[in-house]
Amino acid sequence: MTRSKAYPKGVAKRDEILHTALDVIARNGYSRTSVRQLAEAVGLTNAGLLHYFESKEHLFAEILRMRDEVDAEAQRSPGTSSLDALVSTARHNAKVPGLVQLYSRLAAEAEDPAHGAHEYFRDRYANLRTSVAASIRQEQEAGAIRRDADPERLARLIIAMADGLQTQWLIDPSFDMAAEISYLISLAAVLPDEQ
Amino acid sequence: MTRSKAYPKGVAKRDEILHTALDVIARNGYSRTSVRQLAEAVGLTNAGLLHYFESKEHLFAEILRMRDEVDAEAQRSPGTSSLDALVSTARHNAKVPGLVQLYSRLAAEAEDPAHGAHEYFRDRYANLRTSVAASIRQEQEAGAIRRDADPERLARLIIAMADGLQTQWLIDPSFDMAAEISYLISLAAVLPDEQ
DNA sequence: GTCTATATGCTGATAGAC
DNA sequence: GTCTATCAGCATATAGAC
Repeated sequence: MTRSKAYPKGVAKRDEILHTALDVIARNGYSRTSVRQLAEAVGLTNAGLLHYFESKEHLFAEILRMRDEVDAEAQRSPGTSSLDALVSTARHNAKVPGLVQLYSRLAAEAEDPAHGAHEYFRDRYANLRTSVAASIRQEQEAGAIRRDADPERLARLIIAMADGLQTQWLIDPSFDMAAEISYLISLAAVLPDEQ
Repeated sequence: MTRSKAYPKGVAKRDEILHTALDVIARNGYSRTSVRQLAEAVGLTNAGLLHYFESKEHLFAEILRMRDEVDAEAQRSPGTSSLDALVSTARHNAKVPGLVQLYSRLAAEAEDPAHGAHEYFRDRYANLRTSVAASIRQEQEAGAIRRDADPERLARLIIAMADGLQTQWLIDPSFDMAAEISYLISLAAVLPDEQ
């Protein structure tokens, strides 16, 4: 509550902007969210808002970075592998379509190397792949996942699938993302009995 | 060459616009391609070009529809299943990054129900899923794919994965899309010997 | 450091003349 | 079928007030 050196006005405002921006996107959709709207929602002019961020693109990447941290926090509890995390994240995401849309749209825009979020996504994919691959290796040692699967390759495939499912779900939300991811993992499991 | 009733000027011009548009996107990237540029490339003003299409969004969807038809044609040859088609399409796509970018970016934008290409993608996903599921069923009967896998669900997962791989590849083209899809299909195959 | 005001040059789209 | 003219909206940049 009281302002300290560790939490100066600038950081608080930045944080407020990020949270408000996510709210506005969730309400109005990514396509219909301009910097001016975000600025207005937080009581600033557009130039005032962009004082806190390098660009609109960087602002959006910061929202996702914030989300990543919250998610990582939630999964630091013992006994959750990255694979379980993918399923529970998918389950949670189904309740926040605005956030899913932000992620999906920004990832696509960031395909352009000149986009402000390009590096964020490049690094995010690399780190996520390492983390998921490590979990796969663990599960293999525990005998839960077939040992003939290449952890790194399988990790990339699972991450790609999670992303692709989000796109399909946003275009036609007639299925359960978490259930489908969970189904894939069950297919990667050691078969009880090969018929 | 000679203009006939079956190939009037309007259709020819439309076709020219679609092909030129794809060229320009491939050269300049999706982000940096405006209607005005496309119009100029084909010798029209932007208003003149938009006379042929409902909107920019519809124009782009038409390019992809054209691509779908070409691809479908190429795979009508005997002995190619939808699964083989996915792999060979991925192999071909790696040579036309501009087209991959168009597909990936437009799919993301079309998540908005108000987007001009929303219905195109909704229908495309549904049709593709049906087609891939049928191929999976065939392979299962032939004993090439595990019989315990649900064709419809697996089809959705494979399509999602192909899309997600395209995003990852456009952000960091340091892997072989076709090889990864092929690898997934091999994992779905009946195991020679469960260890 | 924080912010307003203002300006530039894009964008897709439309109305109506020819 | 194609044009000109025009529009509202956009992200972004800069100068400078406080």
